[in-house]
Amino acid sequence: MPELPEVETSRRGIAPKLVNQQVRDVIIRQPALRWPITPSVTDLRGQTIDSIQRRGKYLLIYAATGCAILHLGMSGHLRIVSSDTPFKKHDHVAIVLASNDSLRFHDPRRFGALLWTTDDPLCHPLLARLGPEPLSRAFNADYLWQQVNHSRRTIKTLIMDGTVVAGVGNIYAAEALFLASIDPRKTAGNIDSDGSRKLVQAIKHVLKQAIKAGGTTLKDFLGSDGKPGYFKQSLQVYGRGGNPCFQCRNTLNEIRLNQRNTVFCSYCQR
DNA sequence: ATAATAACCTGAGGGC
DNA sequence: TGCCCTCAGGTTATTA
Repeated sequence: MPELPEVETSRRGIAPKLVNQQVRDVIIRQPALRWPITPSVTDLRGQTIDSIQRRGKYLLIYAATGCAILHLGMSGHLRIVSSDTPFKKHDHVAIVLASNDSLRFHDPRRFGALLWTTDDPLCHPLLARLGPEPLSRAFNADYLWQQVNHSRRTIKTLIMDGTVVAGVGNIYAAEALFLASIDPRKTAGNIDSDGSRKLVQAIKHVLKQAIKAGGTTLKDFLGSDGKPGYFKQSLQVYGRGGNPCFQCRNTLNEIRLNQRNTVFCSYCQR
């Protein structure tokens, strides 16, 4: 479900309710996520939350003695509710605050994760190898040009590789390639420096616009306030296979690339 | 070393 | 209704 814009939307939604709040309780109802929830995440009890950061699609909840690392997987979302709100099916974790707000981690498919570390979370094995943040200056045309150089993979596969750039998933990879007029099947090594520049620009643009719209709600993504994101209306290709391209009116192609559904316009994207 | 694939789960939707 | 199949916004571990 959530790519970088949805995770950032969640971060912005929960941060005002969590930061500087004391944690009254941590309730783990279902520990069997992508990895077992680290039992010591209950160390948060009694501590004050210092800040909530994002790295790629990971949320980092910092407290004095450690940091909770949270990933929403494919189907996860976070909501802030009053702590007396009944649990729903697949509400796996609750972080209950002194304010009586409760952060609920809901994740039907359980591909998400909640880990606790007392080290620098950025050095955690899951985060240490992540590529640059797509919206940072480190992600620029020169960098991508270096990455595509000599790669035999398709360009879409490459930009979805978190070690190349963090947080670009299936929706925004497709959208960015359309904006950059690049065929997703193109071998990365055949992208020239101009293509790299356009693609970097397109990725930044589409992510920024999606964050502005509160993310993309396809079926079940909701912000922490329970409201959907509105970027779906702006999608140019994702989910539009068989429909006319908004630019040239030709029928959009739909193929499978690396076991992922991929939509593109074979006229506009070369 | 690089790249494809199998795996972790539930739920929705389509075909029969 | 229900059974079986396929597919879904992600990422690691395993295999080739």
